[in-house]
Amino acid sequence: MSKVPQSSSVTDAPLDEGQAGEMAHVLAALADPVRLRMLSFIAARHEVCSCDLEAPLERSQPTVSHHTKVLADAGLIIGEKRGRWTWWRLDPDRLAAVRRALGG
Amino acid sequence: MSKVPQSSSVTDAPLDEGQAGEMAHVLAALADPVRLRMLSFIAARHEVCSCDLEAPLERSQPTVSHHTKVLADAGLIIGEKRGRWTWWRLDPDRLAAVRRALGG
DNA sequence: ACTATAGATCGATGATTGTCAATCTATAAT
DNA sequence: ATTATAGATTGACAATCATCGATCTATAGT
Repeated sequence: MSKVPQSSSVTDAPLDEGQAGEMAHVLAALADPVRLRMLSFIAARHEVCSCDLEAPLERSQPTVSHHTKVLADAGLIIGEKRGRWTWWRLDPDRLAAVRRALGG
Repeated sequence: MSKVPQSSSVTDAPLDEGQAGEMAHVLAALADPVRLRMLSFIAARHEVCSCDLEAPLERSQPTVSHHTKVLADAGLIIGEKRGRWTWWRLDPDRLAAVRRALGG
């Protein structure tokens, strides 16, 4: 039998530092109210450009850009540049993976 | 029909600031490698006292106490004092609620 | 009473983080 | 070419946080 990379869950077994570090990284991206709302806005429609996020989030353009970067680095959203705009969409698989990592 | 308090998920609909704040609070408790390992240790056995966490986590007693408090304040673990020891156990419902809040 | 132990709390410190103004880059429109 | 716009980057600042030594509280054992 070949070894399959086993993504571990918190309730499964004691986590080692590597697993805990990776999980903490994604969870940290989620652990901010502005980013959670941002994520929910992006999930609501199928694509959202950065410029449409400033008003509902009541944050400046650099702050919005900062938060999209954090979510994208965590793999939770995917950005595509088209013309002057960057369009963001959710990566549902990534969110599902986080859910799984939280046991269940 | 009576209104049932609807705990919202990120992928459901745009979150308001209140919902996002609550979710961020619990997620922040999870977004730390030491606390994630702590949680996995507690989940592994059914009850763990604080003193048994210092060695595997390689952290001082005050640091361990700090982290147990953060997890307890977030409702993820429940502590019970018996004699000189505080025994910690997982609250599985709370963790399930977080999973649900992450869409699903 | 005295000693030892579990753990909470306080205070300090270094690191990380959310925020914005200013600037820079790139694309589109005239 | 010039102008306007989307958004990334930089730098600065205040706030939050993880960590630990020292101290305090409470319980158990002798």
